[in-house]
This record gives sequence, structure tokens and C-alpha cells, in this order.
Amino acid sequence: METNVTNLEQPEGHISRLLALIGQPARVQILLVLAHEEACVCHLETVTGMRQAGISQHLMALRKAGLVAPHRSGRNVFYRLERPEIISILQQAAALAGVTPAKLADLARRPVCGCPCPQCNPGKGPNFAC
Amino acid sequence: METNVTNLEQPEGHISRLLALIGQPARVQILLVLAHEEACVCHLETVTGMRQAGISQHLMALRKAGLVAPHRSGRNVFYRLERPEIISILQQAAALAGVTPAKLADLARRPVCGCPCPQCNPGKGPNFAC
DNA sequence: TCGTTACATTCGTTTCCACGAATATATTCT
DNA sequence: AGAATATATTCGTGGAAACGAATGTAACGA
Repeated sequence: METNVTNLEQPEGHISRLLALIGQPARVQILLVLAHEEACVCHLETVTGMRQAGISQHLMALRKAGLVAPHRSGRNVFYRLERPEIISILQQAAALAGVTPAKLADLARRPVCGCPCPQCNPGKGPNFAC
Repeated sequence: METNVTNLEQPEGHISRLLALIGQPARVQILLVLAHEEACVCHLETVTGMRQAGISQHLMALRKAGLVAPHRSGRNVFYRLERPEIISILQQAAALAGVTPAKLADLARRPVCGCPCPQCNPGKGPNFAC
């Protein structure tokens, strides 16, 4: 099944790389959270239940692909979607996978928001629904 | 970066599995070919330039996911899209990856059609644009 | 300045999956 | 029935990528 090396430089290579990049539970969850609002790493940490290093690694991959972009605010680094179109892909994939829009929306808010970041707990931050 | 085992049973797991499944050059190409017309394995062989076994393996994966379905006609087994919606995902991914619709269409017809299957060469088969 | 918080990056390991090769099955032809 | 064609499946292996741990860096506070 010789996947020609040159295939990766071809259109099908670019398409498949993008799909494989987001073809991972953690990244799907991160993107869905960012679909609603920009979020700092510690926020994503509590929402996804993953550790900081792991989140950072996923964010690095998404960042290198240009899907998300960081901007610092004090000690926190906030990430936002650079390519909102990616959400539409996730929604269609969800439909195909038998995931209802309701369950999809749950993913972004899942854990009872115990995020310790200053933007989350006290109401002094931007637009956070915590 | 603990991808919780239970994540795979959750919505994000289903979504990511589907995306990872099609996140591969050969499968993207196969699906795009099937988007136009159903095709036998030997046809996909010549179009993609891959060997028979490899094609069959990819088709098996796509079949188990319910994306394509086989039906036999003589010695040949033809595959068709069970979920045409998948093409829309590929198109959006292509757009995000900077692949123009024109280049996308090329993928399905790429190699000068030298498919040896009876449905391709002589005009005795179904709807083939070869 | 020192410590602490928040995040990034690197490194080594392990796991997963595509791939190639070999083999099996089904269908037609002679 | 036997051979040839078309496709499916199994198995072993290699490479890539996720993962965990450790360490590095930047900003703020005391």
C-alpha cells in the first residue's frame, strides 16, 4: 500500500493532514470550547480534565497549522480560533458520527466550571460564561 | 496529556475517530473518486497508483465505518458511497487547506485512465467516464 | 531579587496503524 | 475440474505521533 511520499505534497496530502490533525478527542474538545469563547490554557485544563503540558502540546499543533492563535494577557495566554470554519467541519462530522447538536454543545461546557483563572472566577474578565 | 480511555466512548471520541479515519491521503482520494461514480477495486488501483491489497485494506476500514458499501458484479466488486455527506467535509477541509475546487476535482480523474476492468475499457459497463 | 504562577518546549518511551508480503476466497473461463 | 482473474484477509514490522516527565521561560507579586 505504497503511500507515495509525494502524496503528502499533493492536494490529498494537505487535506488529509488537516483532518488527521483534528482527528483526536482532545483537539476536538479544545476546538469546540474555543468555538464559543476564547480561553486560557488553565481554562482548557479544567474543561478537558487534561494536564497543562498536554494542553500546550495540542495547542502547539493547532497553532502551527494556523487553526488557533495565542495572545497574552498578564500571566495568562488566551487562545482563539483563527479558522472558525473548522467548527463547521466538526459539526458535520458529529452528525455523521451520530452525535446530536445537543451533545455537541455539552462538550464545550462539560465540567462544572472550577477554572481558577482570574478571568473565570471573579467577574473581572472578558466574556466568560463560567 | 492523558487522553482518558473513556474519551473514546464519548462524543468527542466518535467525532475524532471519524476524522482520523479519513485523515489519510489514500482514503481522501478514494472517497473523492467514489463521489463521482461507483468504482471497482481495479479502477481505484489505477487511479490511485496503489496496489490491490492496499486499496482493499483502506476499503475495509471505510466499509467498517459505514462510509462505503460493496456490491459484486461478476468478478468485480464495486464500491459506492453510503454517506455522501462525507464529501462535503472533504470539500470544506480542502478549502481550509488551500486546495481549490478545481484541484480537488482533478484528484478523482488524475491518471490517464488505463483501468483494465471490463466496465472501463470497452463501453459495456455502467456509468464510467473513462 | 526571589518566589510563584502560567505556560512552553524538549526528550525518551510506548503505542498505534499504515504498509508490504503472503495467503485465502470467490467467480469466470476453458 | 483446473486455471486464471479479482478481491479479501491475516500477519509482522517500521515509522510517526501521542504521551508523561522533566525542564525552560515569561510575567507578576512580595
